[in-house]
Amino acid sequence: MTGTPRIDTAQLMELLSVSLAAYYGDFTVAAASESLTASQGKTLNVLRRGPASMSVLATTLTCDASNMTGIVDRLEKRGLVRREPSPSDRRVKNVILTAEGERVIDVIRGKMHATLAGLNRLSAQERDTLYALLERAFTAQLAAA
Amino acid sequence: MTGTPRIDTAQLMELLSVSLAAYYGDFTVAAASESLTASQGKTLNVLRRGPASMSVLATTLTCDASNMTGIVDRLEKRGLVRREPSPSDRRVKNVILTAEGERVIDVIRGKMHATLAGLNRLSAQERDTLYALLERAFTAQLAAA
DNA sequence: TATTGTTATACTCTATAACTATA
DNA sequence: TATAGTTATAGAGTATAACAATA
Repeated sequence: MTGTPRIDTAQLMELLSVSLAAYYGDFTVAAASESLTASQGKTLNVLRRGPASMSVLATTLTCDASNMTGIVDRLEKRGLVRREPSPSDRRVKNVILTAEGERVIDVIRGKMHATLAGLNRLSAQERDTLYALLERAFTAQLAAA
Repeated sequence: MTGTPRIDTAQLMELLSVSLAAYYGDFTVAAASESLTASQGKTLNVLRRGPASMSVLATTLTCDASNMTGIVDRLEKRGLVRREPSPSDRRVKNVILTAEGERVIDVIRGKMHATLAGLNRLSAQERDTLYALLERAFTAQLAAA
């Protein structure tokens, strides 16, 4: 097996940026169809994995903590999340997805037609391979832990 | 080779969102180090591939055409891009990267340390495989053309 | 003293609608 | 008539700095 041309890191990063743009565009359109901004949608998507404090949310979304106040305010006003003071540290507020928030983010994910179609273009074995490679490349924390 | 567990589309999409968030965060921090917003950086990155009209830029960045005016205005004011009327259609304005703009986007890409380190964690053959899989999954246009 | 979250502020991003110039 | 780009406007995202409550 020597049929594949050698791809350097720059080329791969370039394709990564194109893939990200496609994924992000798909997500943005899907979120807009539920009257959510991309940042609001991303916040719900992070909270699918479980509750998170304001500062953890800010770190995950790569934005300043002060931004999260407004984003979570709007999501809370629509009943998609709720704030809950942490029992162990009264400074901390944990943000939790409501049942309605869970429903909405599942709808959005289901509307990512282009991405879903793209992934289904791969065989089951290819999806396994892609999963393993992404995990190796993008989750350095696991290696360090 | 049956050692890899079967990954379903939802799991893969989940890891994809984590991976792309990592890439996007890396890019956002690198762009900020050059005093550029993520949108301004993305615009420069698209223009690396060659000139593009305002409407093509808007489509690529998944935003309304009216947004591009302000983004390109600010980039032009900093001398990173310039507008040039299309010879074939006088309504169209092509946006072109200046030498300084090319320098800045190259600096930003070089500062994406986490992403570069992650990709270099893979072997050359693994990078080829990742490239091929991403291309299949995210560039449906090629298959349609 | 340091940290979590909020508020105030200024700038940028974003979509919608209305407009001009060109096709 | 339709399309490319701009302008005006209002709401949302963003970082910085200053603040209150808690650790």
